[in-house]
Amino acid sequence: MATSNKQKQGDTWQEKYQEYLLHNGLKSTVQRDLIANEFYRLKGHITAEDLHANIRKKHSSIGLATVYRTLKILASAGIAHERRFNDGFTRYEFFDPEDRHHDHIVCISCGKVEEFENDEIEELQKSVAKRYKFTMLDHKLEIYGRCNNCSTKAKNG
Amino acid sequence: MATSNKQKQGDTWQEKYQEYLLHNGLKSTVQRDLIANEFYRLKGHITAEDLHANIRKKHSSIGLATVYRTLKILASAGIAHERRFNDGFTRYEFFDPEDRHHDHIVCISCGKVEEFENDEIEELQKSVAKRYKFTMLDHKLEIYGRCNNCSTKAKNG
DNA sequence: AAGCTTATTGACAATGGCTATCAATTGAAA
DNA sequence: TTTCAATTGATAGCCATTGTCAATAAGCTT
Repeated sequence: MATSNKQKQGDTWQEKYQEYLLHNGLKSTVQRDLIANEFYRLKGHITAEDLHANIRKKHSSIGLATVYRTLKILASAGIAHERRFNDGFTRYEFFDPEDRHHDHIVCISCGKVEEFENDEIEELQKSVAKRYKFTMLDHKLEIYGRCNNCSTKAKNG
Repeated sequence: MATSNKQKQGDTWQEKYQEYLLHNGLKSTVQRDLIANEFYRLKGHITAEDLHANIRKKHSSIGLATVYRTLKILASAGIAHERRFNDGFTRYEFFDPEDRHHDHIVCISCGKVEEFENDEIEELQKSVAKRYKFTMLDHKLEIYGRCNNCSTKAKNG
């Protein structure tokens, strides 16, 4: 095929998705594609159940198991990242390779999740891994607390 | 009771434990005390099931539910800390108030967990919380990777 | 376009860590 | 020792997630 050599703008998540299916003997199906698209549309920190509920509004026949399965595929393809905070649910987050790594700050009161980036922390983690002779593959930093809104409420309520 | 005024060396985990029971209308029982002691003896990052298995060797009648219940109490009393890595188990870690806060570096291959401390990271986290106007209550930093042993094996095996 | 092979789907059963329930037992205050 | 709430072990239940399976759909090949 005569595709462009340029990669920078070229590899959208859709391409990554199609490529992953191809290279793994998987098929593109209407359900799969629909779920992937809806996941992309909704983005941040969604649970399988929430995504399923959302899709059900328009496509009432799609099963929960298929949503779970598709999210797993998207995670394997590097399109979604699995996140487990402390509420018993696995959440999926759209991963944009253009974005830098980010961590999370979670409100234990209202559940709000904010993202933040901090290069210094990243660097310090690398040096810790080196000190312990670990090959670092992933890391997770979560700050738990109460957001401005909820701590104000707690004081006045 | 004529106990010392000094606190520094005074409050062992046993005292903390007894005090917690007292202040919460809970009773000291042979099972409870046994589980607490065994937990203290084994220390690091144990699951309820592992602890139960260990205790069963000597005291075969103690039930799993009681181990779960006791670990919850120890956590509420501030004697144990709950940790959830990514293997689906809740692990409990003995908490020594003399110790500084530490984080974890986990080998995804053999499951080894090492602890580390890093004040710079701690400080950076505080500043992040401040920037987002969060009241920081807790935080969790985990580095996932392969330990020296396992990455060597991977290369040669 | 039809046939063929294999992946996929939705419904639902099963899993597994953990918690609730309950009748019997125990701790400790009176 | 009586009394009564707390506790225990066994086990049923919970719930997010995964496995099973017969029916169906994708994507070749001809």
